[in-house]
Amino acid sequence: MTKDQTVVRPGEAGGQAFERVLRWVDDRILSGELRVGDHLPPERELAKTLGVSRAAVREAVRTFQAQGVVRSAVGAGAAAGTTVTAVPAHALTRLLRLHVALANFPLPDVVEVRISLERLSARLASRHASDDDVDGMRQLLDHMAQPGIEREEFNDADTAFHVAIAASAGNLLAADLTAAMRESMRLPILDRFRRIDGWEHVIDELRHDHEAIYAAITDGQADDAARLVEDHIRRAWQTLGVGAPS
Amino acid sequence: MTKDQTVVRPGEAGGQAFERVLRWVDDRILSGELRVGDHLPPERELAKTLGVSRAAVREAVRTFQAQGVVRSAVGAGAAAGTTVTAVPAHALTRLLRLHVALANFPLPDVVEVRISLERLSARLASRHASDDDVDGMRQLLDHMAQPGIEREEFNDADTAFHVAIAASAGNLLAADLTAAMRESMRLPILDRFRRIDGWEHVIDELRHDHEAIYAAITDGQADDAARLVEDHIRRAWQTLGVGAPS
DNA sequence: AGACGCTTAGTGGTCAGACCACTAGATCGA
DNA sequence: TCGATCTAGTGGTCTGACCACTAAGCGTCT
Repeated sequence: MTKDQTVVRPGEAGGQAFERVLRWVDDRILSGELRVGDHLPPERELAKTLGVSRAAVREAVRTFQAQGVVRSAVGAGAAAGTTVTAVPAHALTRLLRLHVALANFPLPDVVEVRISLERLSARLASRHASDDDVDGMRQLLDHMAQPGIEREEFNDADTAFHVAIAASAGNLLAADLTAAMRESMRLPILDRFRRIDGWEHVIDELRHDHEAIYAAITDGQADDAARLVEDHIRRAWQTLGVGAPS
Repeated sequence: MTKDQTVVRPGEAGGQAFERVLRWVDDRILSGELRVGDHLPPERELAKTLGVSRAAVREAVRTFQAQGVVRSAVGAGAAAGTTVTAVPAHALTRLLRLHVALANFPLPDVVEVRISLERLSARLASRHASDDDVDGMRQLLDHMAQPGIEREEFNDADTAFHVAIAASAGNLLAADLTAAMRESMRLPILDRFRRIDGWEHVIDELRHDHEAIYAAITDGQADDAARLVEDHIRRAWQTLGVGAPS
């Protein structure tokens, strides 16, 4: 029994080594001491400071990386090291996609939440969409309008269209959540696309819906845009979810 | 230049070692091969299988842990090892809280999204809330009704009340997101609570709002509940955001 | 025969120390 | 002056070891 510092000392240590690192960084972010663009101390130094191994520090860094909160880069100079960032979109997408795949979030639930968010996005986009935003949507619509387009290609453009609306909403959280939500449904939707019989009919319906949404947004008709988006998602989901028509 | 296997071989390796582990687990979750309750191989075995070090495996596991997708436990037997789980609430909360603290998601944006989600939650709760759910809300309301309650205690009960509504909605995603959203605003709101002058007046207004929401939910008035929740959040936010009255 | 206690194997948690790949900037040379 | 080279500091990775914990097997004692 030579150990006397491995014993849990609530006042200072507290649980796992890598959690000490988590808390150290957490505290500094929540208190505003660490801001976007700031550097974390080098791993070796942080390990020494907190009295843990470098491996523990790295595990904690991976945690923050998974949350889109830091970015690591090798090399020397200002660009190198571990930097505080704020790119949650990817992290949110990953998280939702995994949990959707685990059937923890049933698709009908996701659809319902998605409707809420996309209603908001469409409403905001009607007011804030810039000319560039509108151009981007137009291009996606034209792309989806190509005759004989493959289902996967259409699905990607469809996803991009909904994401474009969210991105132009001027509300980053709504945009990121909407994008993550639609992205997390990409595979399940594509699966259903592949199984569908009346593909040509379905795709025409989708195109029509999209055009109407586009028109409402460019006209600044927020209420219409919200309603059309909801109808669109519900209709599409019913078509895809229940099964192929006829 | 003796290295010849460290060179990037896109077909098999591909980037960082721990990313290989990420992809391995990702693939198996997205394909449905790994389901909730299943075990990952032991770290040592997985490391050997993928040709990486155990440290790389651990970093990847931390990533999934941060997303609420796996749970690790030491020991022997069926309960030990790394298990696939699905507890995204904590992960979502952490993620949002950090990004809100980094001011990546401005509070007004969060409020707007929160309104959308809580409208949905309130609407669903009006239809699905069980007797137990209602009891829980009632207790929280009674707790908040205590005269002379501390601001922090009130804030916690307030958070819990909104979370309780979300939890009774029967839509896990909406519930988790709503909870994460409100939780991520806990500190900022508490800060504003502390700065407020007309505290007694404010708290009475909040109590009144809550009672009205509670009544609408228990009466099954979905539209009313949604409207009341929106009004409540907007009013509270205006009171807290703009500054103390008079 | 049963209940209790000990041993054991296998798991994640942690650590120390080493080397590699990469990069910006300093240094040195033509 | 400008280019090539060197250097220091960073994250990325690996190895091999030990610790703490837990369930289950095994034994002994009652």
